[in-house]
Amino acid sequence: MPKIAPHFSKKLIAWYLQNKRELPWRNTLDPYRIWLSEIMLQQTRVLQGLPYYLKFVEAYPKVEDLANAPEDDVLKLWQGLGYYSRARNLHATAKIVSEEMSGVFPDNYKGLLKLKGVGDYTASAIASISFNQPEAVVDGNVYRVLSRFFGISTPINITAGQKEFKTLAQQLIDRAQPGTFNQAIMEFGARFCVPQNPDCGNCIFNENCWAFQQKRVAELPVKIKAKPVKKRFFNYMVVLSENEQTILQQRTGKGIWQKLYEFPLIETSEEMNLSALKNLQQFEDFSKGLNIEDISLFNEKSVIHKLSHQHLNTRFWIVEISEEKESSIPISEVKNYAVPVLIADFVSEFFENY
DNA sequence: AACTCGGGGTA
DNA sequence: TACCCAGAGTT
Repeated sequence: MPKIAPHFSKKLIAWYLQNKRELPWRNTLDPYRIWLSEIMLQQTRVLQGLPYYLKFVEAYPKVEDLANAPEDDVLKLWQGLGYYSRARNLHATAKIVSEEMSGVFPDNYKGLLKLKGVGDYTASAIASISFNQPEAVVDGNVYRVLSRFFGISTPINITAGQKEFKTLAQQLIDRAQPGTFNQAIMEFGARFCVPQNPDCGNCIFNENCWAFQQKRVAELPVKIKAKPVKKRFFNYMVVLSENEQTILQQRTGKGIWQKLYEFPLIETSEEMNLSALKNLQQFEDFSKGLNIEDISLFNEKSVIHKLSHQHLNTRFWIVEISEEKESSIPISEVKNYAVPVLIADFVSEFFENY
């Protein structure tokens, strides 16, 4: 164990008690609410997740309420938060806890780790915060704080780095107050030891911080570069009948946005104009059975919807038809479906100009 | 071990 | 533009 450990932990917790934000999940030890907050905050900023947490707690105060909700409702409430597998796993886990565990969450790391959507970080967070177990969390904040303070240049996104930082955090944790220690180191990373231009001159740790002393703060933590994003080309076919009915489809299978809804999609390898689009077999399949009167491009400039690993170059085509299909819905009801932000943005713009 | 999964904030 | 965010699951 590093000699500094007791001192580091004590100082860190003192800072936390003076500087922590008041957040709703800090007023409870209820494992359901801790679990809910931790799932929502995975790869998500506190300020982005906060309104979703409040919505979920209000709609589903107990794990049974979440378990009894339709999956579509859960996805709709999750809309806009991203990484939708979290919502699907959240719902599945609520059902298991509610129906197979009598509504009681596992009270230790090993048991929590078996739940869908709960990995090393989340299991440690719940075990420490709700059950006072000495399980150290390692999130992006922890990587940053520890890599700088101890001068560790092992990349954080390879297995060796993850193991090294987990071991170190586990050695540093205050075993008398593990939940407070975990939240303290994360809060310190989020609020003080920030990625860019941290205020090291006023940092409580600067005398003992390796990176500050060596003037290497900007170089840590080390992360292997991600590969460049892919470009994709989406053509959404916005069917519109005379009485404003449209067609939505639910995304199935693998890939982005599983189980969310969208307009019929024709994906191409490049940006398409109308005549090229009409020549595709996919267009043939789409238009079968539709009485198409006219097709027009809604957005002259393609929308570039940016995900972390792909850019979606998107065109919305207004497809006017004379006879609506059985499966159609009023376009005004699209807002009741869980849709990607890309679709939600189109719909609101569509109604502004309508 | 590498890849995939969102959307938004920040410099 | 590039990087990051209270990471996990799949290939």
